[in-house]
Amino acid sequence: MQDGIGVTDRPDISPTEDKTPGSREKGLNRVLEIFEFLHTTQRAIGIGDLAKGVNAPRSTTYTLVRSLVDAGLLEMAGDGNRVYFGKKLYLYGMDYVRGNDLLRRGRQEVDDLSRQTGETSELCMLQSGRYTIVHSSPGTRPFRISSATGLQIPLPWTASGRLLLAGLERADIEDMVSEDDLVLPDGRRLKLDDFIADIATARSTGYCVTSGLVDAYTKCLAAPVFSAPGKVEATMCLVVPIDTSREKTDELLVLLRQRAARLSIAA
Amino acid sequence: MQDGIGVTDRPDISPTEDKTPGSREKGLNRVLEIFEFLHTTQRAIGIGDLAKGVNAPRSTTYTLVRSLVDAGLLEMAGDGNRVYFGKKLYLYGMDYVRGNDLLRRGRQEVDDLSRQTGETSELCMLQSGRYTIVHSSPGTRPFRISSATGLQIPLPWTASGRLLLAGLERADIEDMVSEDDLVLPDGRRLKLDDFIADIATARSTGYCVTSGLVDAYTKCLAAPVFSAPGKVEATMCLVVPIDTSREKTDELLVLLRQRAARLSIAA
DNA sequence: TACAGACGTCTTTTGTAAGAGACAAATTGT
DNA sequence: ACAATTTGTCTCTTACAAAAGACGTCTGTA
Repeated sequence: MQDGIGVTDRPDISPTEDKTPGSREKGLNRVLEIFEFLHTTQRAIGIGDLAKGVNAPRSTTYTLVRSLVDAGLLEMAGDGNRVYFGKKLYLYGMDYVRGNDLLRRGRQEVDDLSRQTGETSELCMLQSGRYTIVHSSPGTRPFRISSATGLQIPLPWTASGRLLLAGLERADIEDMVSEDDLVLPDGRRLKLDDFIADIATARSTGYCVTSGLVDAYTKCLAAPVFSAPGKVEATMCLVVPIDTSREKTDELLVLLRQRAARLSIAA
Repeated sequence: MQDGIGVTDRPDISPTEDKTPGSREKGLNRVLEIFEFLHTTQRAIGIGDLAKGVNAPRSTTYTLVRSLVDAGLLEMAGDGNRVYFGKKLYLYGMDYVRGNDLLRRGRQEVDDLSRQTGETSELCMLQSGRYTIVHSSPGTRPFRISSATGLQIPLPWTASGRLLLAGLERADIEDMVSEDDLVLPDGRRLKLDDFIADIATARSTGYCVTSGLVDAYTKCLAAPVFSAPGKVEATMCLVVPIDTSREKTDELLVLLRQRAARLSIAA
């Protein structure tokens, strides 16, 4: 297994808070790291590798995994010595959906919009300082552009990111966006001031369109979903080919904004 | 603990007081209890009440909740001092679905079957010794009979329960079914031997129909989904009015068994 | 105005869980 | 065939998290 150059970048929420070497770690925190690790690897993994992956002692990992498996939060995968998320997490997740009007209705709107337009559509939210695809519906194009649910991406890379930060103070934005986040996948570097200007623009126009940011072939249209006046709780967005005509884009934008507005009303 | 016998002896879910003789509890276990509690209450709850609910010290509960909220597994509900499941759990749940062919395809089949027949349809699995509704689709009847996703019910109350236990030894079945489980909601008491006989029958016929078990108005048709020859991994079932005609029932049974079989193939 | 109760934050104590390490058994590779 | 790993379980120690409880703040209500 090539565990080379930071294949898994630390789930380190606070920057460079790596603890004193050889110190003990709270069990719960280990568990949280295990979850994050499984979430990024997206596949079942052996317990030994898991211990390495989260940088925890083997014995500790075995104990924790046993607890979690007994509780149903993790499950042993078919072949017998790998673990992955369990049914319980799915059930809790469904509880979350049930208790969350916005998400429930948002998923519906996204699915509908995707069917209506044939384009990939997504519902996005802010999650621990990053842009997160909470639900996505593929669209009907031969090439599927879409990314997976749960994927987390730096805010400056996306149109939605600009809307999600609308209404925040400059200081808050600076806190939330790291230097690395400003470097696009192709190596180009955004200027923080430009990004903040984009946010202001997005805020006043009520939508945002970006071209060729995450990759060179797509354009991203996003519209805000408000939970209260001025408070952007989520965004809906459409991912389309970068050469989509101006007219077509405008047309899609209307549909998108309609649905996003509908989501805002009762929330 | 090498005694394999009491593996599933959860310390009594009933409020009949866990009389822990003034000892400390592991943080992770507290968290697991918090999750179970939220899952059964199905709503946001104040932290103080939560502490009472899981019978944990207030100070401990505050600390744990803070950790979990920071991690995104829980969220503070709108009004500000209640907690419920968080987005992260939803994302992990979606990861589970993605990694689990059976569940992903099962949900689809259930939705389709429900649309096709107009009846309430469910996908069920064994979860820590109980029958669990993993996904359900309402149907189009004026009265909706359905129960919620994630609901857990004693095995003997259901048709699916009889199929899920097919292939197990008598001893295993006895371990899994408590005395209480044999008492139906209306007070009637099943004989364990009858239940075991039902299981054998269900196994050989390849389906199971029960009438008026959970309530007096519904009939439940269930068919097994195999993950390997002889191993029942899940069931699909239909919940219909108890006075559904013999012919109609048979017709539904055919559709149900078709879809359940289709689910079995590739799994 | 005083009271009773819930809320959220701290500080202190001590019971115990996290971790180190040793082990046999199972799985590799040569 | 024989090392070289990896796996899962077990024991023992001590660093530290869970719990108790005190505190100040808000309610509501008597």
